[in-house]
Formats: sequence, structure tokens, C-alpha cells
Amino acid sequence: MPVETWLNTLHENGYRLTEARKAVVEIVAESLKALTPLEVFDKARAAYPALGLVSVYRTLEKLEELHLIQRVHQPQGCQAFISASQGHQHLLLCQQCGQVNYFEGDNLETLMAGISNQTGYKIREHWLQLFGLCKDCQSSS
Amino acid sequence: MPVETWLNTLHENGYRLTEARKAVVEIVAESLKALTPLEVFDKARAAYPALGLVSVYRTLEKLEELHLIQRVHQPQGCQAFISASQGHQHLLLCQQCGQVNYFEGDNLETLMAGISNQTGYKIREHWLQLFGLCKDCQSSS
DNA sequence: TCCTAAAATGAAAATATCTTTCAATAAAGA
DNA sequence: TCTTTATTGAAAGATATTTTCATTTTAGGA
Repeated sequence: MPVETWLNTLHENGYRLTEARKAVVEIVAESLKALTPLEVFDKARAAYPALGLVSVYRTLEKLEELHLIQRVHQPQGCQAFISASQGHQHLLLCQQCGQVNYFEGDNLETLMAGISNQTGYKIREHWLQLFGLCKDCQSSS
Repeated sequence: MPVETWLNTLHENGYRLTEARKAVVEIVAESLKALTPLEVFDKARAAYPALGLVSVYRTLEKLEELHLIQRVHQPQGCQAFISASQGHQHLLLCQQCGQVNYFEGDNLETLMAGISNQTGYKIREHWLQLFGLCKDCQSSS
């Protein structure tokens, strides 16, 4: 999704468009990898040196609230964010370079129905995430 | 899995059996809910008041390394640990009481093969986790 | 049972991460 | 342009985790 769309969404929801926010959005919207707040801070400061780390946290908070980004869970940690996909999708992460891909079409209905039966649980949500090696990292290793 | 097995595994891997470790293992091995280091600390101190929080962290580290426990990822945070299931299983968590269930039989092979084709990724791992309401919490809400 | 080397401990200090507070600044509609 | 109010960055505060280190304890051999 283009940076413009993100800025519009922020504005439409009553948030002001400041230099700090634009710098953060610019970085996060265009990253193919999940970034931690500190990584965003470092990258965004290149464009806007006065940026404070606090503003990064606050902006990420709002972007998450507006479902423009989502938190990425990994064995190394769960503080990283990536642009959120539209609709119901899942993540596929490269274990080498960190590149993130999205996919949909999880035919988990049958599986979940069976588990619901077995356990008596009423299932309300599911998380599915795949890890592997992207094309590039397969050949280079 | 019984506490004894955990202690044996620790011993077999060259780790000594200390009072601190026993107290931690006792708590974690028998919990049906995922516990944070601090929660483990509090509970384990009942049995062994001299316990230090550092030892909790160190013991959890070893238990994870030996695959006796696994980290549980949740929207509220990812610092909690639960007894690891044998073989390849997934978690089903109650969103109300936190109770953890295990299930297996994920027929994701077809799904993963398709995604592998589409993306060119070589898929090496997958995370699947379900959230819902357990039997008890359904009736009480 | 006693001894000893080395692992493990707890306390305290150090790091790292994230949040709150607050006076100053800047956005955006009138 | 003016004014209100959201937003800012710096600093302090709160949490969570790791490191350091002198002391204690374990476990295996004597």
C-alpha cells in the first residue's frame, strides 16, 4: 500500500500529519522486512533527524490501531512490525533475509471443526505463520 | 510429563539438580497455564523462599533448550512458557482462563505445497495456534 | 564419608525496552 | 492570520532481562 494511503487514513481518523509521522510512515510502509521500533527510528532519522524515539512508538501504536501494520512474532523476538495485508492473510518469513510474504487460502475449517469437537472449545481465532527460505536465500546458501 | 522426567533430563545433560531448579521445575511442569518468569518466581518461592529471580530465568533457558518447555505467543505478550508437548503438536488457548490444550493432526501439507509453489520458498517450519473459549468459560460467560 | 573442582547461586549493578510526564511547538480549521 | 489543541522531544520513570562476582552447593572420586 502506498505511503499516501497511510497518511490519508491517519488524517481521516483525526490524526495530524506531522513531519515525525511522515518520516516513520515512509519507512514502515515501504519496508519488505519487519522492523523493530529502534530500527524504524534509525532509518527514519535519516530523513528527519529531529525525530524522537517516543514518536516512533506513538506512531506505530496508531498504525497498529488502524490496522495498517501488524506485529510479527519470531523466535528471536516479537517487537517487529510489518505492513499489514488486506483481508485475512498469513505471513511467510524468510529465515535468512527476513523478507516477508503474505498468503491466504487457509483451509483450516475442517481442522478447526474437528478440534472444536474433540476439546469442546469454541474457537474464535487462529494464527498461522510459515518460516522458510526465499528463492534468493536458497541459492546463495 | 512428570517432574521426575524433567529432572532426569536435566541431569542427563550435565546440569546439576539444585533446590532452586527443583522448585522451578515443580511449578512449570505442573502448570496448565503458560507462566511468565515472574509468575514462576512467585509460585516457586512458596516452596523455596531463598530462590532468586535470576535462577528462574536461567532455569527456563535450560528447559527451553532441552525442549521441555516452549514459549507461548499471545496478543498480550510473548514472555510466557508452558510445558512442551511431545512430538509435533500445536497449542489451543482459552482466551478467558488461559488454559492450554495441545492438538496435532495439522493437514497443512497441501496448503504448504501450494504456497511453496506460488512463492518459490522452501518452507521449513510452521506455527499454528488457536484461540477460543474452553468448555467452562463458555458456560460461565 | 570426606574432599575438591566446577557449576550454580543470589544480590546488585548494568542494559535494554518501553511508558509517562511536561513545557514547548506546530498543525489545521475558523 | 489566529487560536485551539494535538503532537512533539527530552528527561524521568517503570519493567524486564542480563551480566558480574564473591559465595555456596552439587556430584563424583578418593
